[in-house]
Amino acid sequence: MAQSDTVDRILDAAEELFAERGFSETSLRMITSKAKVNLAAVNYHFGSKNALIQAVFARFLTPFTVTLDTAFDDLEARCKDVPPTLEQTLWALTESAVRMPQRNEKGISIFMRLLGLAYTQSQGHLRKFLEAEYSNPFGRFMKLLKDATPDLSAVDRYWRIQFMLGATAFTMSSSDALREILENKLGVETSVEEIAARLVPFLSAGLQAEIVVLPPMTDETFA
Amino acid sequence: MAQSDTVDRILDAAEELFAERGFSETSLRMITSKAKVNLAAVNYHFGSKNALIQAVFARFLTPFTVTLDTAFDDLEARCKDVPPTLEQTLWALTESAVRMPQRNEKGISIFMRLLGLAYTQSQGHLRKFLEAEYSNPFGRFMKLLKDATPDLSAVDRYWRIQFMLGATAFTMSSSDALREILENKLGVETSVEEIAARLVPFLSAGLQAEIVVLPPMTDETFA
DNA sequence: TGTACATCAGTGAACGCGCGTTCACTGATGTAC
DNA sequence: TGTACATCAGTGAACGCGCGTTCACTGATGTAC
Repeated sequence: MAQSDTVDRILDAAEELFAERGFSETSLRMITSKAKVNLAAVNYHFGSKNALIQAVFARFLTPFTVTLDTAFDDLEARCKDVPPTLEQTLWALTESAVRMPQRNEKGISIFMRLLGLAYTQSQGHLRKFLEAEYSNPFGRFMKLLKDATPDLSAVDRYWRIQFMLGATAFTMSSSDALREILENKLGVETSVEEIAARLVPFLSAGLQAEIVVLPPMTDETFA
Repeated sequence: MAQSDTVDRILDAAEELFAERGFSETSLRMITSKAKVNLAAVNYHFGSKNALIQAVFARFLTPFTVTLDTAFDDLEARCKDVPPTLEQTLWALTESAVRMPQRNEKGISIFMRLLGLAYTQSQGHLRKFLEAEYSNPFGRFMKLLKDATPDLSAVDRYWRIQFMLGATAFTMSSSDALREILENKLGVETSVEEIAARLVPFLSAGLQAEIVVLPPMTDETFA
């Protein structure tokens, strides 16, 4: 066994099981037996289960944010002076996600599913870790979105960005199941790239939807 | 103590804790101590923790689907012959959610957060339960969406509905946190009704976005 | 070149703990005769 | 009206189990002299 290929085996198994079942629902015993590694090795190499969770995220988020940063550099270099459009920004993001070096063919959907779980499962330590480590590229993305939607008020933009994140994380986090349903129902196969390609126009249209004056919801809404 | 107000106390506590922390992360001991009730009472009244989870869902989903069914009846009665528009259908849905008789002021956000968790956390028993009990009103909603978007292909509609569900469930499931962030950052307070009012145009625009021919993602995408 | 020691990846077994569930039991209320 | 029994909500304590973590240990490799 080469030097600490154990570490990678643990990360591979943990990544897959976390994506499949969530964090609390995955025990160290499941991980170590899938990785064919001693139970104590997790605490030996990572220190704790929480630190393992963070390491799983770091392993794919760090290269992703590097790729993303370059993509944003390219984008801004090409669009001298004028801010990149919303579509261009979203494409740069999905491009980076899709093209990122993958460990296996399930790479992207695991990646997205983990992000969805991070957002959804109340793992306080994880939220703090992600904020501490990755607030920069996230902030840059937000800045680009802001410049691409100058007509939106800050509040409207805030909510619409949440809607976007929701649609993306949620869909991708159950993309395997959704693809399977679609194949059974309509006999159509779908790649993650195609989902992304369908998602971008949806998000873009939503983000740029006409602003409705609030509050629209009264007894007379349907009158 | 009136006859089996214990049952309601358990349901109240469970609902709140599940919404706050998720299912696996909430123990029966937390629930019973919050409800000021004996630990064994959960298994006495419900039989198991899983059955309690289902009972929590049934308590708000059953009245909701009744309200929703009526709302759809009204809508179809008002739109004789022509199918209701997408906006009308979405409004009927959010109306029903917002107007549903609430046990307390946190009613809707708990409701939405639980729905988000149900979708996200891999609770096989819960998915089966929801499919068995509530497939009818869900199917009716789908039918209305279909009639309101006749130009979409089945595949496009399928994915866009997933995006909608994602944006909704995801946002609502963390709506408390998101509202708090917004208040700290911009000093703006937001009600669940306002979130819904912002969500509808976003979803509606996304669902009706122009169809893009696939596959659009090549090396030349940015050229 | 040989010996003593240090370092480090990995191991096997056990630790204490909180979990969901079970079970024998209580005590109040209703019912039959 | 009184007694015997049934029903039922609720209880207290314990059950076995799987969990994350710890600890003393092994055995291979590198380093100093």
